[in-house]
Amino acid sequence: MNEQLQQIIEQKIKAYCEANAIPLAALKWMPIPFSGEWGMSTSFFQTAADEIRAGGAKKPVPARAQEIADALKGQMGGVEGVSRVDAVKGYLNVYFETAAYARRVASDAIASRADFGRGAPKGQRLMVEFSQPNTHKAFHVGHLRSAILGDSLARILDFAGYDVVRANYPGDMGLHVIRWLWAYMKYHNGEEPEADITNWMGMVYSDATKRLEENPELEAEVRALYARWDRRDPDVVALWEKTRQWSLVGFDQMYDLLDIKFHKYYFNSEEEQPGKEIVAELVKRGIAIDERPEGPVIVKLDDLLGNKNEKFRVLVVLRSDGTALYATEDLSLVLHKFRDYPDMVKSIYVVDVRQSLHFTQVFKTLELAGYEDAKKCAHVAYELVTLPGNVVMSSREGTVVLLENLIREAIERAKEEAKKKNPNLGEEQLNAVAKAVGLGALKYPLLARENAKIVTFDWQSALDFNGQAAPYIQYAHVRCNSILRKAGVETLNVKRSTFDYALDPSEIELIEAISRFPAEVQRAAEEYKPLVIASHGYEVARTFASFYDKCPVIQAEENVRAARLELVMAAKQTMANALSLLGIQAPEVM
RNA sequence: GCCCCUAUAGCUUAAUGGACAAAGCCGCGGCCUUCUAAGCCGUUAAUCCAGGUUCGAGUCCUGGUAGGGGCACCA
Repeated sequence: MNEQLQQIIEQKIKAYCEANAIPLAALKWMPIPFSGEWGMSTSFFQTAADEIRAGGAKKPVPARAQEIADALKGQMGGVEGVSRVDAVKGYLNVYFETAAYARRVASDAIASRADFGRGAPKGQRLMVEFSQPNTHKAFHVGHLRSAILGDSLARILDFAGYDVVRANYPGDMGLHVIRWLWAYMKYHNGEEPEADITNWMGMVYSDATKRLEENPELEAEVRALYARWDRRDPDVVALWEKTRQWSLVGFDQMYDLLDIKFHKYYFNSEEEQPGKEIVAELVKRGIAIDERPEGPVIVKLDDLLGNKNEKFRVLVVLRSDGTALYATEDLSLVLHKFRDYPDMVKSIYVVDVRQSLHFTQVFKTLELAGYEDAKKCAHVAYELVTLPGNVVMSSREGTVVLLENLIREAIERAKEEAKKKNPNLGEEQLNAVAKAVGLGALKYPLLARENAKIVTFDWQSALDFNGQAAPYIQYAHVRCNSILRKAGVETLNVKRSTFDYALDPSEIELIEAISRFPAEVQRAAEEYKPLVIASHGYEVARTFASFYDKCPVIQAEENVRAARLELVMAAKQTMANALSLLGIQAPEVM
């Protein structure tokens, strides 16, 4: 945003240092800690340290840094857009002209609208695979994090300038599916899903596990059914196809509600055969060892890499009976993705942290086999959502909060709240607000957290609409809208203001927060961290709330009013864009 | 045994190696005849321990302590 200014200043610094034989270290610019003015700052500690180490002046580093800063301050006269320059504690602080800076930030945000903060197209494609639900099972809160995190990540990467392919990889075959089919045929034959499809699918699955626990001898029937599947018995295949579809429809309903979209579906059932072929290839090339029939087909990664410590360990790529494992299918999936999109620069897997070793092994195995694309694969690991007391949600243990119930509850609670807060809302508006607020409150805590940290789910905080939460940002957005509506300028066409008055500190902080948004988008994309956006969106809302309290807009005198209207528009746009990157709606009223 | 992750205020969480560690919740005290009080303002309180690297460490390295996770035919 201040690149031009930065270059001019850097030129001056370099020229001076060259002329005086000072070994200037790389310049890095940072914001000045808030002082009621905007500016940028750089320090000379590194330069001073280098100089002293090289046998220059014998004095403490901070003192020498301050000397350099002082000298440079004298060189900075007359730069357009710079109001003053300070040398303090070894830092050179360059302050911007207030009015000019405010004008630029506000008009930027307003002119760019929904594209404010969008990065220039990078011309690079990448894939984000996320969600990976199992068919024939319930969808619970534990599954929500991958869906929410992956969706937000995809939105952020897209906004940052990448071409993003959103991929899903449902687990549609495996022992759990066979168990489900067995229970369905035996105890639920002919039944159809109820309204909450995934809940019902989960119910049949728990029935299966319960019956098998009570009567372990029934496992023989399950194995027999698995054999029929392996033979592709038409009746079994037909039932699988039909019931699998139920799950997929159920997932679609959930994704619809959550506003999550996919471009591409991969299914593990489709990777089974190609996976086996890859394993055969690995055996032929001496990377995998076939111990069948006594043992499985394995890849001894540490041996192949010559590691002393067990780090990569052994990857089992095929069962001793020749059937496929997830590893078998994951090997194939890597290649499948790059066949579909050969130009991808990165293939990202948003999967929980417990599978870190698994993905390390899969990618490393392919790398050893010479598949260069494997190096472009990255596992973005996230921690689990647990229940209070560090209880892991498990369908089998019955320790789950079913997603459909949670969503219903959140929206219901939001509706109650909205009715209380704003009795003037019509029925249609009320429902829309309830959905936006309820879902936002649900998503935000999953995003406003370091990926690698556990989220403890409890109803109380999930349904708490106060404080650092999505509704706070949404509310700030609504207040912006309200001001603009009353001022009659929803159109975003307002006379450009000069910002030629003494800005309130809250205005300065708000402009500062708005101006940082584009850089935060890039950082979030680089680090794969929606948290960055969640925090910054909140920061914008917080500074706006303070501004709202201190600075009357509509009643201000004309010049100030025009400026503040621009600020409100810019703030509204920034919050709307931030929320959108989190997959959260920005309502116009609440 | 080996590998990975985590440790900041009473609680939940922030902080590109840079200036005084920042919020929310809870508690206490203020603020609605003024653009929606789902709000604002004030207030107490923290970097697990010991070394090291660095001009400078919550951040990087080593070793501990505590918690969690993963390690051959589960996903």
